[in-house]
Amino acid sequence: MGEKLYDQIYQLLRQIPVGHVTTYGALANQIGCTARTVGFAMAALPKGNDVPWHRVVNYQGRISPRSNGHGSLVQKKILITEGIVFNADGRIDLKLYAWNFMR
DNA sequence: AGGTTGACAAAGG
DNA sequence: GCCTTTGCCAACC
Repeated sequence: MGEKLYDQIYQLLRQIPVGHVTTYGALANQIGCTARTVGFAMAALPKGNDVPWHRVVNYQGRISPRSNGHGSLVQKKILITEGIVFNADGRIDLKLYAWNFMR
């Protein structure tokens, strides 16, 4: 099978329940690739997908600016809807919301 | 086959 | 806390 790298990333993403997030590095570590690759997979994500891409933030707990532009604002809005609280700096506390894949 | 680009991470200033 | 540099790896030209 050669289902690819990207599908593995999407699979893991679907495991994350509402109210939790993960980082690019954590995903990369689980799959065995690098954070850059995960970011690339997000960019390659098609539109009508069932993947909760909005639950992925960078290691600072901050939403990475996309090349697309305003998309990051949309992501923040969705996260707030799901119950995630942002600090004054526009960051979230990973200690509270980070999802642990190894169980 | 080589060089550039990215929704990154880690370390340093 | 902000910005810069370095390392990383896959996709694209």
